[in-house]
Amino acid sequence: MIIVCSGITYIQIQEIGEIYCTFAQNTKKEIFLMAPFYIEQEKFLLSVDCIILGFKKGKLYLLISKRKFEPLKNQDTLMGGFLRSDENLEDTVSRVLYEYTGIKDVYMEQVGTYGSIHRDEGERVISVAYYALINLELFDEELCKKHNARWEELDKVGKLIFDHNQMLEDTIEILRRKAATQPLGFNLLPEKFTLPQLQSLYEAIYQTTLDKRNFRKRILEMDILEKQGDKDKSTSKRGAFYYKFNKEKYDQLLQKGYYFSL
Amino acid sequence: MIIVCSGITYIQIQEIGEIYCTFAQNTKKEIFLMAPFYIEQEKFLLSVDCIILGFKKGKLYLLISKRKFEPLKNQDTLMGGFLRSDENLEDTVSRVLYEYTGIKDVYMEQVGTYGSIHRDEGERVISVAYYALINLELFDEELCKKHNARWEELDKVGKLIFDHNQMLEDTIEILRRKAATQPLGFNLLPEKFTLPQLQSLYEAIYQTTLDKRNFRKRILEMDILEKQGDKDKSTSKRGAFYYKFNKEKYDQLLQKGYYFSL
DNA sequence: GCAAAAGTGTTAGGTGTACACCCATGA
DNA sequence: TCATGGGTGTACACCTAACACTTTTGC
Repeated sequence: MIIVCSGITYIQIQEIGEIYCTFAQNTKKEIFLMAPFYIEQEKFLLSVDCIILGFKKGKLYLLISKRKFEPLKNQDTLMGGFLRSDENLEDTVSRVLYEYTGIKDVYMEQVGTYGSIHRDEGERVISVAYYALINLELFDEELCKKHNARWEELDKVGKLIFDHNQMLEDTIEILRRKAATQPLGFNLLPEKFTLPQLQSLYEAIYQTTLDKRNFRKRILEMDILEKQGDKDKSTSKRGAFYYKFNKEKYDQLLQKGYYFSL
Repeated sequence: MIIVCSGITYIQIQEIGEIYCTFAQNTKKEIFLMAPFYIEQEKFLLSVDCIILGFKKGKLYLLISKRKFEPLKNQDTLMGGFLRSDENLEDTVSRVLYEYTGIKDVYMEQVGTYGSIHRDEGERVISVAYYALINLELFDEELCKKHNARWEELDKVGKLIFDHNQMLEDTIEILRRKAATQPLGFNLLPEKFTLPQLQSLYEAIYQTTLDKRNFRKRILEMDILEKQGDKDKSTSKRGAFYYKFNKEKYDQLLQKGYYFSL
């Protein structure tokens, strides 16, 4: 009998003895053997965990859900999913993001890979963390109920499972460093936004207050915002002008070697 | 007949049909079933690739070896190894580093994880890249011959296999960003080094020339270097004073909230 | 008319950068 | 004594950060 088994070559179980599986790969209906060196290596479960951030009312929010299976069922967790063999890492992230937010084409960035032996209390799992920045206007609230998920204020996030708190911490550090030199904040805002909104976003990211005049001066002289004709009157009687981020202009300036910083 | 197979639950091969393997884990001679959710997930080969950097004679060098197995046998490659189930990611890196350099306790940092479906032409392998900074005085030259390895000048590195050139690029970017705010350059130098040496290291990292007076002023007023009584006379008749990096002092200052930048 | 948020310029102090000459020593 | 790399101080330009008042408009 021929046993074809994708994955690890053998597992040693003393009571039963050793069982060897020859690794084979099925491509276009031909079966050929793997290069010998690969065969002898162990394989691992690989997951992605997503730090999904949104921004509203001057505050950053993290999407948290209740874990659906053991171990640690019903505890707070980041959104995650297992890598599949037909997916790039980013594909898995996109799949998870779409499942939990209903949004495609989300801005995402790798945070790092967490592989401590016992990080997952159930089984050895190596996890690649990605953070994603969400425009909450596009977010599908229905999915929250479906997945038992919620938006938690960033500085009120409690204990998450495994090393998810560490992932979150690392994300914030990367986000701060990155936001200082690249205009990634725009991913957290609607297409049209006001300068007070933008300022409060940066204040949320850096946990500080900024001087209105200095902020406006700096951001406007970068010349990557387009002032719109209409105003947002929801927060004041006078109303604040809408702006749009001009990505083309930004890319042009980058190519010319401009260096942005806030 | 019971088939116990660690890894993927089934592989679909049309000519043969579907074969299912139940996942089992052997711990302390007890065999118990995994949490059901994990069972259904695929497993992957996981490797680490090491970008090993050294510094001598004013230039940065990358350790490169010839790949020992197919595919792409004998082509230039970074040092790498497969993750084992009893290792954390850093353990694997340490093992690889020790194997190729003979040094333990090396400064290392994760670069990122590379998981494109076809990045490895042999088989699906997800690779976590780490860079390591080596004090070349401790390096064991014998190991070069044994592994068919060599130190290649950083800006003369040619085509490496797979996405290793990308990993190298990403490393340099991280190194530059990091070196500007943290004293990691010291890992590339002997315990005792001179200021001209230190300056030429930073010049190598940033591919630029620095003003001697400005550099010395900045680095000395950080107050993390200890001037030694003796001099290095190998590069000039007058000789340059040796300095040592004072890590304790650096950590103290960090705790007080000091922010370093070059 | 008043409350509440939007919008607007100037200045002082500090930081980064450019720059040129003397020193110590071995050959 | 001279060639070679090591070591030192200052002046100016620029950028950052601090600061207060006017405008608009719905109620």
